[in-house]
Amino acid sequence: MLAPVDAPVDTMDKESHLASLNAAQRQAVVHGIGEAAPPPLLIVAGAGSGKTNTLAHRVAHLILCDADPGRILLLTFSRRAAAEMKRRVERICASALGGAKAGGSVAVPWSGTFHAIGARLLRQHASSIGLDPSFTIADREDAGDLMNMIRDELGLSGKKSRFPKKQTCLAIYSLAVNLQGALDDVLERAFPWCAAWEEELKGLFRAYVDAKQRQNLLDYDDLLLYWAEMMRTEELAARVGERFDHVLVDEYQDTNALQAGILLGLKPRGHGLTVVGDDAQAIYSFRAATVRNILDFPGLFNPPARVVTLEQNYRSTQPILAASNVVIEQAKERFTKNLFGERRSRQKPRLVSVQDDQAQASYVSDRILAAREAGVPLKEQAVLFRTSHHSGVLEIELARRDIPFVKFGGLRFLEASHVKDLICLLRWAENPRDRVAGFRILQLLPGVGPATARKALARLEDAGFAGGALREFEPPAAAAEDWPDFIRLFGLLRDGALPWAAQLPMANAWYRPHLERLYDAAPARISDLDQLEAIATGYPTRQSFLEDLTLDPASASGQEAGRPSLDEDYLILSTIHSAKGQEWQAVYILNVVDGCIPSDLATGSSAEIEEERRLLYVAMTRAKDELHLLHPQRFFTHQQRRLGDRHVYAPRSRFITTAMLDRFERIAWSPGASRGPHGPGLAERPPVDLAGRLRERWK
DNA sequence: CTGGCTAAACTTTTT
DNA sequence: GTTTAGCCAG
Repeated sequence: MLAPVDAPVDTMDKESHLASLNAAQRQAVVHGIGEAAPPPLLIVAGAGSGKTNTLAHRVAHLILCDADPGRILLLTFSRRAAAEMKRRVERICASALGGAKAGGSVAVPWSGTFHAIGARLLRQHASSIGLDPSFTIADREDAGDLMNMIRDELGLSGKKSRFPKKQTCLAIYSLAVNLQGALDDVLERAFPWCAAWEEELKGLFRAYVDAKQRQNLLDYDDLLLYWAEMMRTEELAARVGERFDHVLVDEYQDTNALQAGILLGLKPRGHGLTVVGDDAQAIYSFRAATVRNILDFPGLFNPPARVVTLEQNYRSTQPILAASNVVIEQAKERFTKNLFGERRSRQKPRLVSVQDDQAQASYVSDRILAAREAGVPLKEQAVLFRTSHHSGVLEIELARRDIPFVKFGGLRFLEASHVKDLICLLRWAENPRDRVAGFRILQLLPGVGPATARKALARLEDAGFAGGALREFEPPAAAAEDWPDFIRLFGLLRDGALPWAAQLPMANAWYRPHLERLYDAAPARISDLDQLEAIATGYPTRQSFLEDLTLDPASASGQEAGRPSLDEDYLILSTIHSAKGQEWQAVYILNVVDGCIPSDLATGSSAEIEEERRLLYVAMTRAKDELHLLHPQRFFTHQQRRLGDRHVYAPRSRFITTAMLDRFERIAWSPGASRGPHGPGLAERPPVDLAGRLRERWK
């Protein structure tokens, strides 16, 4: 039995779907069924141990045992994970019911990320908590812009030139909120160089919170914060808690104190609560996630939570598992046991030493094509890296060889400024109090700068946000020509006369000349906007479109290789963070080099280094059959112009120690060499790569 | 007040 | 390679 996880279930028997599970999985699935007041459940699930499958089975089993799907709350880490879970639950239920219930497709309506569910609950309960239900949601960039506006207004920007920048201010604020900690602690811990500004920051944050509330605007953190506050009110907590019989949380190791508080508010006694996670895969402490959540979970309740541990790995071959295990064994603190698996293979993971970036790209491209020839589709192959820009050279190489790919992580579609412009236009129409959106839109008009924009916004506010207020505003002469057109468009978007389906095309038409004036590379940007239009057709209302786009931004950004259509085969490029929970037949990890993994920005404290180690572990355990760790011996830095571009010699990542090398097949590879990666490897020095050097001269 | 310019600083991971 | 603060002419 290689993968009982995927065994088809095909009978009418209600229990038959359990047959495909191992003992521990089954225990987790059936826990508490039929008990009057079962204790909460913690599933500690190692990488590849069938965690998603187990959780899906549990949900399906609950439903098959007559739980009301509408009263199940399923909190996942990403929308992608939610969709996957939903698909599996449907499949398990459908096959268990043997199609007896005609068309009885089972849906779990309350499933999504903490943030998305938070937004939904807040809208529903808005009136009881003094919130206007038409609030709009600011993404990180908007929040930064707002922070910046306030920083200007408080006169903090002009002062001494060292005041923290907007994204830093926001990061400090966000960490303080999510840690539920005092500002001075947060500063001391994570931003020591800003400690001198504590008082100013406090004032800034006070004004920031105030501004958000006046503008009917929530940022990401607010979605959790308001929800958590709501749960602190006994009556509201009871009301929200009562509507769910079961609350299940995936990836619990990556939740923070605020989220733990929400859960406890929903289910103070823990009845109906299930959390799943793996402390060895905790990689989100920069978002204030704390592994304490999962470790302390059992003891929060009386009687304590039942703990089920899943240790059998169904994903990776034995040698891949062995190598991953030695990496995580070096961790300072560990709480789960080693994974074991039964998938035999003689192929060790490969540790490939190459000259540089370019050789790395060549090697990976070669191997990808070879694997595809051998029958592994591109979709079953993934290239993983620590930071988004690490894949730059590879992306060029892939485009050159016509290998289609989709990239996850890094700059998102939504963050491209032209996309942002249109989104803000819609958001401003949705919520005229949203100054960040208005401030941005007004400045698109020629002749309108910050000062005019401020004046116009003030006028709008004075008029109580009435529709006609902007029409009466007299813009400076330079803007006079473009003003009426804008007013007409904004009026149409605002007053509801224009159906949603017509809004984006019209906004697009208005925006087009401004785009061409403001940005170069207009054609590529226009195609992005066309795509935005296509995405919008899938949504019934403007509000749902805006909310979805903000909370689950389309991850792939338009690159020169183009966006392959969905039925095509394409390679996956992903940051390691975005690869969480995924698996592929072949995995290539780029830049397994000190300075990249661990990132040299994250070597301050031992806790940070430990997290980087877990990151490498997460990356390695994504692989089913084939794993390649790439080690370029030197790479370019172009960090400071003062020093100019230069080569840096890159040592192998400290997480792959010399003692571990026997777990890997070591290969030295260079593009020109006749000896392929299957050749008699272990050459200590690769042949001199003249061609590469010549190319490099002109980089 | 806007918008074009220069000089300088910064550059993780994501909801 | 990008963003931001600061300067200056119109």
